[in-house]
Amino acid sequence: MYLLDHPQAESRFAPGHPCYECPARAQAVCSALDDHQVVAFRRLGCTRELAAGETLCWDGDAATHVYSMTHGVLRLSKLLPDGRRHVMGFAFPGDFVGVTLEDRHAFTAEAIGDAALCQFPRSRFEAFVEQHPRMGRRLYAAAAAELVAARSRLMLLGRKTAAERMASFILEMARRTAQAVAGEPRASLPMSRMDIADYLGLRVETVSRELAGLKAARLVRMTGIHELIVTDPDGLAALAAD
Amino acid sequence: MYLLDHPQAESRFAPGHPCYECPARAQAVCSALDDHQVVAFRRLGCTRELAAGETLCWDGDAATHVYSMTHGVLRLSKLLPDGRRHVMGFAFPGDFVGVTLEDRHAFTAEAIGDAALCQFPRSRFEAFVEQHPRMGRRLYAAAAAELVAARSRLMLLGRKTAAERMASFILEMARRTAQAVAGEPRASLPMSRMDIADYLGLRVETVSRELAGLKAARLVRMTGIHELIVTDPDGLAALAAD
DNA sequence: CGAGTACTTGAGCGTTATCAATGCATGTGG
DNA sequence: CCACATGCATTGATAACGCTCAAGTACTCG
Repeated sequence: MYLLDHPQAESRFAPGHPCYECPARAQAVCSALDDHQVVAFRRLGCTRELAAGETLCWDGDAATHVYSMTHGVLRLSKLLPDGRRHVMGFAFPGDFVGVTLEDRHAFTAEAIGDAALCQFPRSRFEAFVEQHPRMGRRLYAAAAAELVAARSRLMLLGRKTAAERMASFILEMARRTAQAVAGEPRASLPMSRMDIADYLGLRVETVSRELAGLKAARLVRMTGIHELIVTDPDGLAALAAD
Repeated sequence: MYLLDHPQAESRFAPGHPCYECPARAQAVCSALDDHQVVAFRRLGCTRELAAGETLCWDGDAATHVYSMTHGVLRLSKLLPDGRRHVMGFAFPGDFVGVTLEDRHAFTAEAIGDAALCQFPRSRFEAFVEQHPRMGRRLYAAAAAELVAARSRLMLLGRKTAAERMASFILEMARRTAQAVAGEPRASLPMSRMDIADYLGLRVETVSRELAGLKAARLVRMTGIHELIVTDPDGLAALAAD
């Protein structure tokens, strides 16, 4: 067809455009947009790179921007006044950060290792969503997905034992790692043991011990301190208890 | 003005209409609609009454309907395969039940005491939302609010002690009870001690003991087994630790 | 290669769970 | 109207799981 071969039609989303090779495109909120709309959307914001350990925003800061992860992993955490920490979650490539209607951030977001993301001013972002109902629905889907995740974590924190929490966590990470090595599911754990502990409502020492227990039970095999292979997926799932 | 005095304009939302005296109207999702739209909205669904203990829906059931609470309290809970229970939350008048995109319910919903609610087939409800963007935004707000609540509960379950959980819970219930007796905030606890325990990730005995502790510390005074007065709101807030 | 940080392992303890008994309402039948 | 059953709440005694404190090991990075 003539239109598809038209130079302008081709150039609407050309190689060289920052979104062209974006590995997160299919998972991110931009998946609700066609190539033409993505170009317009991208113009609303900018790319931002974070060095390992760098903070994107602080708990309680004015929520002036929203973000869409493209590379790396963020740790989303919150402190009690006396310093006890809880890690609310981790943001992976494709994850949207900023599902809220409040005008302050609900958590501190820090990069684990180097990371990159797209950053959009909230006002412009919200105006864009107003004009693009599919994006609105995609955002509602993101909120609903976060809610599902939060509920499963409520069950984990409220009722599961340390071993069960550890098993559930490894399965969750294996799912997100979403790669297989020699047929066996691999899980990458880019965060520190401390982060895992604060995510699971345990102490570092307990995380270490439970991980050792899983190794001893031959359910997993460590291939590095931040990477393991699930050698017995069924056994691990049975231990995870849901 | 002429139009406001017009008989038809008056009759659009008359006494006698089921929504006319609805005590939840201002808080519920219907608050996104004008009187005219509420009448149309109401026609999509029906009223449903639940006897004490009756189940509205089961965890895993096909999610064919969504609900809006008008009277009473629901307990939203989920079981692990081995029977351990977690109470995900309680639905009070004005609360919307059914923020999700999944086709199965995420929890079992049971009435604590008698309850009543409006019930809408999901397909019709979603079509209506499609036609009424304000309702869509109100629904997104409901999802965002649930997310805020879930996050605060993650911190509670992951990092707080039994005493802190109990204090936080009483403050939450006092907020929702939203009434004062002789200047002192009152909290009604319509649910059983077992429900409270499963909500806070504790055992019944611990709930009983911690409640006794709060009484002994003169932070609260019981006026009945399901009702108390917060005699020292600041002290209780300090104990709640956030 | 050395210093610092992160992780692991060990020993003992404390908070909360578990098990058991009792108290206290509410309802039912004799 | 009382005896009894039933269900929920409270209280007590003991145990266990995960925490705390402490030491030791293995990375990482200048």
